[in-house]
Amino acid sequence: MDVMKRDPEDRTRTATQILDVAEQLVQTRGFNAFSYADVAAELKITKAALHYHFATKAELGEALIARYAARFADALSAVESRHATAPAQLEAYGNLYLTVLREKRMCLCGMLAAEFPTLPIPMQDAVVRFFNDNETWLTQVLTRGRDEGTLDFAGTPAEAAQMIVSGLEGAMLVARPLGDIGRFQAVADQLLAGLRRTG
Amino acid sequence: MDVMKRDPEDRTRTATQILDVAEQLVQTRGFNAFSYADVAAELKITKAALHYHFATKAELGEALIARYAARFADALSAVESRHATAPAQLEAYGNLYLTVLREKRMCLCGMLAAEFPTLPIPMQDAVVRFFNDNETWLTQVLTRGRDEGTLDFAGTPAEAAQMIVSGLEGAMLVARPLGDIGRFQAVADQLLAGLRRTG
DNA sequence: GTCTATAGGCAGATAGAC
DNA sequence: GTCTATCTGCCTATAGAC
Repeated sequence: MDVMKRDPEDRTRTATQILDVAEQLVQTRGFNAFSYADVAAELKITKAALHYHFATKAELGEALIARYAARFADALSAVESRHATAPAQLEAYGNLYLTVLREKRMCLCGMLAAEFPTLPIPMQDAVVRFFNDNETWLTQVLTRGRDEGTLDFAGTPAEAAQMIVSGLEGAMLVARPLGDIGRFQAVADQLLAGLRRTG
Repeated sequence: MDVMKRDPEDRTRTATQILDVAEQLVQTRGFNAFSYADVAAELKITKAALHYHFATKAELGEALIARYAARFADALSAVESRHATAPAQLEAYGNLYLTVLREKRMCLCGMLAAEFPTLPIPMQDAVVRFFNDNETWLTQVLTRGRDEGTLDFAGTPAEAAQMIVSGLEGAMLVARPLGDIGRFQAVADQLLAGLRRTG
């Protein structure tokens, strides 16, 4: 297999397509509400072929979170290199969520958070890690912004980070049923622009 | 059947028990992740008996939201009569969510919001109504608080109401996987106490 | 109002041919 | 790497006895 067609995890093209379709289904419908049959139909392969690439649904789920988290980490690195100031980095962070919502998707890990008690333990652990990593990154940005004088907020940077993650996840959760993206943006503005010094 | 054992919707005791169990299951696992078998086992009746009380799962789902929304409306009325000031009413509002989270449950409609595209249309409509009603109530409280001078916030009362609902729902969503109720309280404090004049 | 029995379908998963 | 065929089990739902 041509190495150029492999993804960073060294997957075949089919395996990558499976992840793409499954990811879309989980983000829109949830992990418990999609089936191997759904993915197979979309890709016009059989369920058996799916099981070759991902033996169990739990295994597929773990791969989904791992890829999502890796991409998110890459996106955060890109935010750091493209935006110098803490306020700009926070705005770019909010836009990561907005891009997902525009595709009428929920954050993968936000969706899995709702289904949490029904998930296999390895998936649960990965979801928790995702949120912790996000808040660690945000806490660093917030700390730097306060030290530099570009951000101003009450409480600790860690508390503000919890507020941002909760607010953005909740805004996505509610905006999708209401079919109102503007509503997400309004909340994101209050959350993030409100932290700007002389905002 | 003794009238004292009926609920406000004039349901039999069994029907009420079914709603109680189903509600707990939906709030912890989601609508798509519970079955008639789960409820029947818990109540030690058969699946067929369940279908007598609620012919279809969609019908059961509608009844669940209707009862939940009615109780929530009652709770909001109680908040208004027990607390005179807007800040106190907001705090009581946040405590409604906290009580749910303490039982390791997600807000019923927050959970259903995640599963939204998979729900029958009548359930979807009821979920949307729930969020709209909540924000209408909050908007009234916020408007009055600002007029009375007990609350102070940037933007419109409607925007602040969206922020509160999004923030509380998101805080529940994330706090449950992390097993950290204190985290919910920290976010709720920032959201609600932060609106207090001279806060 | 609750039961037994069962229908009909789809779920996740496996065996083995190609 | 993908297929056909199949298994087992659970799902929602129904028919009809009690």
